[in-house]
Amino acid sequence: MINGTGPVKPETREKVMRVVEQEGFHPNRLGQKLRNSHSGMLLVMVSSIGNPFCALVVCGIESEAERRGYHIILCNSESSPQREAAYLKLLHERTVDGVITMDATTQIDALKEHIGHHPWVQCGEYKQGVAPFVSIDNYSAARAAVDHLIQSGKKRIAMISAREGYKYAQEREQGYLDSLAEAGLSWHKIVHVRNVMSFTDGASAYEALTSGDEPCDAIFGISDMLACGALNAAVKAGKAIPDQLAVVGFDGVPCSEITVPMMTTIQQPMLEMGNRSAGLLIDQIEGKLLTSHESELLLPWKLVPRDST
Amino acid sequence: MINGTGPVKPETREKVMRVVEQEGFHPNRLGQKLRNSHSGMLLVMVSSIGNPFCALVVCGIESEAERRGYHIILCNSESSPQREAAYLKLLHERTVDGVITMDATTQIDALKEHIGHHPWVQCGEYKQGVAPFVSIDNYSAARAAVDHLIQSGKKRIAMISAREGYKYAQEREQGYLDSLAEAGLSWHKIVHVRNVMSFTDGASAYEALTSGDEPCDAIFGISDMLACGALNAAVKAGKAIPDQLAVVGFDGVPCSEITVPMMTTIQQPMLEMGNRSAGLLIDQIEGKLLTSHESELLLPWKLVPRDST
DNA sequence: GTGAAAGCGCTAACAT
DNA sequence: ATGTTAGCGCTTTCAC
Repeated sequence: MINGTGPVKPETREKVMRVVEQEGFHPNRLGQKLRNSHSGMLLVMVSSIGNPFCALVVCGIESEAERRGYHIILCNSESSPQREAAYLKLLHERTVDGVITMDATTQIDALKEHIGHHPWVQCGEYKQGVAPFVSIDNYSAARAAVDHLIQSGKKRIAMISAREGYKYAQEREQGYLDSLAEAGLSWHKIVHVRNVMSFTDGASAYEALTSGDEPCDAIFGISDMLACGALNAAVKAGKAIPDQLAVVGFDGVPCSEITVPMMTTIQQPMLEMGNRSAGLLIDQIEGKLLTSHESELLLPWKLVPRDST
Repeated sequence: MINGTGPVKPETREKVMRVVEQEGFHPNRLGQKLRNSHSGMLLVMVSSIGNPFCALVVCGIESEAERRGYHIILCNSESSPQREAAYLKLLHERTVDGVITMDATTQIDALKEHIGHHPWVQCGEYKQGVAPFVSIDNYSAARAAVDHLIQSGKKRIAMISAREGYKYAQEREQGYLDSLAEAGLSWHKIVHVRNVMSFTDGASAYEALTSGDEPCDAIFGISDMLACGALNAAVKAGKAIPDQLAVVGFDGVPCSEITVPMMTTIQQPMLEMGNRSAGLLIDQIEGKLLTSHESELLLPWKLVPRDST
């Protein structure tokens, strides 16, 4: 036995010695994987790892994956359906055991088509009933952000959102509208921009929002980048922050901390979202049965009040 | 033949039909890989993908890898030698065909130990003669940054650098010192901080640099993050930028664009560094013989003058 | 020009 | 408690 009882010891020792002495033995994982039909790989699909939000979720994924003995293959889909399809083939070709999608730009149904019944976790953007997911309650987070602005006395609160109809964007817009309505504020305005990750789109949105005859006195950005862009444009224009214009962002990525003044934002638990996504996926792969209660996770977010409000 | 000549056609057609009809055939890559002893995987080792510089280089790596039919496995080493060693085992276990290291925090020699003769490209931080590398000429880039400051009339130019003795940091420090010396400026001061990716370390460095009786009138930061932190601290303190204090960063990551005023920086060609690293690695894997001229690349950088100088 | 067979390195099941 | 064998799915070689 391996724990050294019986007369086997000398031989066991000899083997161990050989291995240690030669210092040259490494099992070929390819053979192992083929035999066990288990690749030990997770596909992580993001639109671009250059997006800090994605990068931090990926950090979380990687650490949990490593803890449980898996490695991750990274796919920058660039939101291209072709690239996505190409990478998803890895599931059928048994190169990966499962996939975590974070790519908000795609149709979930199209993904489902390619993924079939392979293990899958949706992270961030999701559709209920299609596959397990890990996200936050975007609606209530948006409400908290807007309520925070309302409580500070703002009356004309605008929003910068995404042109594409992502579910998360719709939920945040709905939260925005409902909070205004509940507070009896009839003034509302949503500017839709092309690129959620662009500072300049945020700056342009600011221009659009303040050029009219009824400029807003607060902006809720659907992402920190957008909000940063708007905030900086306002600072450049000489606006007093937060008196003349208050700004709230969304995500809690590092750039929210480097504006002057520092930006209030909704902090998403990015690392934990990554951890939990990986955990859920590996559970699926390893055949653990999960209730929908265990596999449909909305993690807590946090309003981080700073100097822009 | 596959191009449809001869009497084979009907059978070929039948086969193709079957495959297409069933729509269910996907070759098992595990078998393929085992047979060909070629994993088609590249290991990409970064200290953390949360670092935007790394993330953008990884984008470049991924796109070139994909173009040439490879996939990438991501390792966040967190600069831990244990984690690095664990991931490098993938080389011996034939899970990956080669590795690109971007982790400046480690001893290159320790890496060499684990990597042995496996295909390897050093990206960013490198040691000549150990393995092919892709980087920039840090010395001349630093000189350009400091010369730019000198030309704008600054006399007391300080530098924020890394506490750890990375090669790239030493080269940039040397460039800084030589430019000052050549301009006949005897005043010099280098503050060494712990974390090159930290805004707050940049801010603290600013405090240290301006609290004395001889405050500096310009700062050269070894990274954009550090320079951002210093710039923002200066703005908060009410300094006139660039008249009272000019700032130059290094890297050209997005955060350099969102300061107010926008920050002058040295732009590294991150995407291309990634592309070339992947290309070099795949060439090695595929047995292409390269001269040192082809495999030791110092790519062009660019000084991007903006409003902080 | 097509089909059968061997073997990549591993592990599970079997026989000793 | 050890040794042997078969087969994971593929490709390359060899015989037809």
